Amino acid sequence: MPCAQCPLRPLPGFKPLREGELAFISRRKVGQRRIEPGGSIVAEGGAAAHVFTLLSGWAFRFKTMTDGRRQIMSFLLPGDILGLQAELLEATAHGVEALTEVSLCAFARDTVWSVYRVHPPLALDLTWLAAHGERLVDDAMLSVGRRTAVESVAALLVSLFKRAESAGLREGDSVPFPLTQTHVADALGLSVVHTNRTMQRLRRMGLVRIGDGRLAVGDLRSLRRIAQYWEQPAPVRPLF
Amino acid sequence: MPCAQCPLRPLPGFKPLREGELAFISRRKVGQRRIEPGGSIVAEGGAAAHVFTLLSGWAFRFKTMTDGRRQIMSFLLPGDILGLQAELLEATAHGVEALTEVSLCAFARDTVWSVYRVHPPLALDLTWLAAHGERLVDDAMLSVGRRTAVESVAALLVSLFKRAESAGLREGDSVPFPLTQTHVADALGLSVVHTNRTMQRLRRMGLVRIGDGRLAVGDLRSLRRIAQYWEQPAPVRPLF
DNA sequence: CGTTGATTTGAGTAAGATCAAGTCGGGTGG
DNA sequence: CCACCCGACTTGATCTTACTCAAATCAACG
Repeated sequence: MPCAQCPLRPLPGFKPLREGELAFISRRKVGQRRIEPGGSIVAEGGAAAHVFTLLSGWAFRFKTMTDGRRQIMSFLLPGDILGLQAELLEATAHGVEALTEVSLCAFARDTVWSVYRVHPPLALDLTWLAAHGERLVDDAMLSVGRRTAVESVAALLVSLFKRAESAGLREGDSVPFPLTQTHVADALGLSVVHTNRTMQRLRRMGLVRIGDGRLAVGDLRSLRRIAQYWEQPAPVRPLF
Repeated sequence: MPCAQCPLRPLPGFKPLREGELAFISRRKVGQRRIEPGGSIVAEGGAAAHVFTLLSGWAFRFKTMTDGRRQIMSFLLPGDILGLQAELLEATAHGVEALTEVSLCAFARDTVWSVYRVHPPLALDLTWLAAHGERLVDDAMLSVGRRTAVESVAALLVSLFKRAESAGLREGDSVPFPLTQTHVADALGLSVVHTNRTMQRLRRMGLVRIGDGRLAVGDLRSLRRIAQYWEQPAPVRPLF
């Protein structure tokens, strides 16, 4: 898939590139990788790998403890970048796993450095993406630390709905929802059982519908109120 | 305090600057701010302010919910940078508050952008700092989500001890510890009461000593084992 | 001294964990 | 076609961690 025909870039949520940047990016792209659902994209604790852009599909960043407890730090949707942290800090502190079938654009090893040298505005965009990623984690942390179970499930669903929407994944009143309840539990620091009961509660209240791998939000306003969620995503974001 | 005489830069944990960078940084520094303990450095939800480097003292990043629940996302120590997120995303999603008396180096409004244009390697360093900050939050998230109370208190104490040490704050076997138990609770998503009992437990086990605003670690190895903490901080880090 | 904020202790409670069976649905092999 | 398997989802019962409420102690400070 040549960058010039990137299906993401024309979406309203993404910022257009500047002069010469498209050519630059195209030149640095060394290939595309396809990974099956459940496959590992970056091994936990591995050495620096490539930098990737998620072209299609969903993934998540996580850490595991020796006894198997797992915490999901964030979910990755099309347009998100991955491997920046590993590249800069020379090692990964977390793993990345595919949630659905995933396509990745892989960039040459020294891409990050050459962006900084050759295309400063694009480098700033890269940092923007890093900052945006941290903001998502910050919000997730509020969920895990201070929200009750209903509140955090609500917050997660709103956040994923919004993000999926701006990645162009909304169809009708629903977006794809490839997470199992185990993923939700691991993202929110809850047990699967409690996650299940909590999601049922939201369903019975008529606030969300989940089924067939899709999520529909019945009453966004109420859901937001329950979550005390008011982060609004940036109107446009850079896409590397 | 002129940058040429910065007390942090000579510390073994910090990376030396390259040709011309010191002059550049000096030129962009527009002043220094002093803030008393408990003072607000960045208001929650405020517009983009300056970018600051923490010259001395401790601070923390946090979010509050309407009903007063608070989550501390991370603690800031000398050498840490703050305001990057706000500058890039044009608004803060969190507040920053001083824990002790704090001195900040303030930089001119468009500093970030000019770094990218004029000193690419320094820009890369800036991104390094952002990535490093996110890594800390990732680890905190593991605590809040998946560690038990003892485990997360242990992890927090080890992490702060190490960071304080590499900021040159260790004296004998102890480092400053300006947090109240309320701060610890808000960082770990626990109640103050439970935090208190948990810290007593660690004290009675002889693993830590806390008093007079200082923290001494009696048995780092055991503390680490309890925390299942094995992140090692980078050997050297950039300082803006 | 009196006030204020931090820490500590005790008692009762609740949110959420754990354990143990189910059910349901889609895929596989006989 | 059907038996069976496996993973995801559900349900019920019980238990525990950590929360809440309330009050006491303690230290710093004006």
